[in-house]
Amino acid sequence: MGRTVRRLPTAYAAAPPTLADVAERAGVSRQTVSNAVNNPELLRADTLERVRAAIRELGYTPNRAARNLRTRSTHLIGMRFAPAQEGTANATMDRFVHTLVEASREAGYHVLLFAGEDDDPVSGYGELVRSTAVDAFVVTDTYLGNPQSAWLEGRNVPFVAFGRPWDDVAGAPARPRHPWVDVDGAAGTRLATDHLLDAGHTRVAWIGWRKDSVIGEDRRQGWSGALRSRGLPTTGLASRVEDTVPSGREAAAVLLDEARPTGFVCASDTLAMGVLDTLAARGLRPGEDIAVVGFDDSQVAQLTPGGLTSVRQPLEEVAVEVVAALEGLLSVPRRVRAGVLLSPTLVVRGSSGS
Amino acid sequence: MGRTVRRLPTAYAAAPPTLADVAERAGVSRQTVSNAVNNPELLRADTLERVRAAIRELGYTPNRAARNLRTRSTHLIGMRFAPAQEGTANATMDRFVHTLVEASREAGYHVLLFAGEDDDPVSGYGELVRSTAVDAFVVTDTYLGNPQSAWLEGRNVPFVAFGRPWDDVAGAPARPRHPWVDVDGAAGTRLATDHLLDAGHTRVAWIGWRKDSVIGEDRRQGWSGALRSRGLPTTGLASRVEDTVPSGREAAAVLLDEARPTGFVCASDTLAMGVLDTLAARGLRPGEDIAVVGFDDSQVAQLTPGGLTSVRQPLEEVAVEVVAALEGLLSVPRRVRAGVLLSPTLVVRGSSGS
DNA sequence: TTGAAAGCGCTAACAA
DNA sequence: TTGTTAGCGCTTTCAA
Repeated sequence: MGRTVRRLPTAYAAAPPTLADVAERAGVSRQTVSNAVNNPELLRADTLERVRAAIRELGYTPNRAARNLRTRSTHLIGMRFAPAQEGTANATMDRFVHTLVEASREAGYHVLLFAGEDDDPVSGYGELVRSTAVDAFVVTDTYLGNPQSAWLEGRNVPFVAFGRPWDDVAGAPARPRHPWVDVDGAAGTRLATDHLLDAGHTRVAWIGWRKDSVIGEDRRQGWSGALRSRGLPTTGLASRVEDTVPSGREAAAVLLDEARPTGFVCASDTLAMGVLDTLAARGLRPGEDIAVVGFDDSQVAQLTPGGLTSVRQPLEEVAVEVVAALEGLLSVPRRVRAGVLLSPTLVVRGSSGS
Repeated sequence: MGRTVRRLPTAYAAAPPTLADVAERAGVSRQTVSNAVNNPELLRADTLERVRAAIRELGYTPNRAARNLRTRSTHLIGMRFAPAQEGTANATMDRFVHTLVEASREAGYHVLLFAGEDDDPVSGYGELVRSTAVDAFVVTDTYLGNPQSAWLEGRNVPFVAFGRPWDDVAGAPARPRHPWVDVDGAAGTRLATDHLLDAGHTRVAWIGWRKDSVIGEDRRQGWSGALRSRGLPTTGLASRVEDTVPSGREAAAVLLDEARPTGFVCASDTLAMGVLDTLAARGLRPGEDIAVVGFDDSQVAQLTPGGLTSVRQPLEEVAVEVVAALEGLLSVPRRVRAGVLLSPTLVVRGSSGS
């Protein structure tokens, strides 16, 4: 049956060759071509070579829709993409997503981005699950009581979280959990605090987020732990504010007046930029008179004059681990990896001496 | 035929209900259910209601793979995701991608991200085209002689470019072109330059990219045009360098020494940050002694002390236009939109007076 | 080692 | 207005 050139409905490119086209050309059955692609070891060497030649000549690539339908898997990873906040120094997503896409490709997956309603953290997931549009999800915006995780777990949808299941830490009964990858924020701020203490500082202040932020409290503990393990006081040296530059500015001013710190460790680069503002306003030189450390190693930290010392999250590594966990979840037999906690590093710049 | 609960191969969630399940429950044929979903106006009101009730009760969503296979379209938009350069102030992608995802959703599409080899700008596209994994592409990293556009055009693959087809501007013969959306960089730098001239500056310098950057030359023209239309000289006031902070720093120092400008317009925030460095080193106050304007309205511009005046690209609008063009391309009959050139705005901050 | 048959879930075309 | 038939391109099962 000579194949007429089929066309896509919108009359774009001619329809690509199919298994049947390759089979005809190679003089074998469709099944043999399928095996050549998926189970080449089943074919005799010369048959395989003949089929491969036909595949090459025709430029054949298996049709995804057909394959997806048959195998019930799409090799697509879903990820809800929330925008970075304007006015904060967080370009986390860009770095993470790129490596995620890269690592996914190596594992044979693509990344499907979707949006959701702002007010409903679970919106968007349901439709993708029911329409079997993706094989699994990456959940990035985890926070206390994170509803996505519970929702997905309840429906037995495979996913990996970037972020610990915080709701579990307080001694909840052990139950089968999803794999997760996270960065040890406390270790990061501890690194930052130790860096200052090693340089001779003894009064190091903390500017962090409001108490309802679990991540913020985690980071705060790195700071307080570092001070306490050297027998240094923390009283009066901590401030909890909104994650904005003005908040950081004001917190720094108050702390400077009331607690006379010689160094600041901040929960974000945004807050640290506020501290730098206050220092400038008072004629204090960052890194010389007062040391400042931020968190996230954002572009702002890299480009601000003199440079801002900052804690850098190993986002590339996180993405690689996420994909590794995903591969485990989706392989048969299924391998559920335990949680992975990665350590950040400290990038030292002018704001803390050097 | 009572339906046994099928399971996915990896033994995750039970397989979702199908058209047949809904049909059985509603007491109609599968085709009628399909029509209820895709052509509801064909059904009698009471039948429609009955089918819809069954759909609701079962939580039915059409299976994508099956639909894709049948309709030969995936409702997926492919986009190659390149990472932002570290050390430059460009967080363009984040803003653009978010709105792209959002607008795509409203149009009934999802965004599929893929990676490519660094050295081959066309890698990644081919496989997606041949496997009919996406309906169209968004091409973002356009530049002179951009090979993706030519490649895709040659294969009749629908796509929309973020970026003008620069190779065409020099009077190439008219031929069927792809839709594109771009931001008028020259208009942006003109805005910036006029802003300084209106404030009384007469010697405004330019720090831009090397001559082989078409985008850089476009932006440069905005500056030179603004000066020329007021009869002001440009000679000796322009510098073309790498897009790094140190380059901006050095260029500013040289220009300050040799041309005595009172204002700087830069092709990027990165370069502008370099200018600010030089001003600080010389005890010159940005916005008071010397005015500085950057380009991109990056986080750095927003957060740097005092603030950096910057040209802001309407990336959200770009994304919306891109999706509109895509909708046109993919609709039947096909509507090919002309190119769309959007105007940037100027965000005035402390570095230019305020 | 290769081939034939069946069917994944859906929609286009047509018939009733 | 609704139902029947066919088939999109692939892989799984089973037979040769």
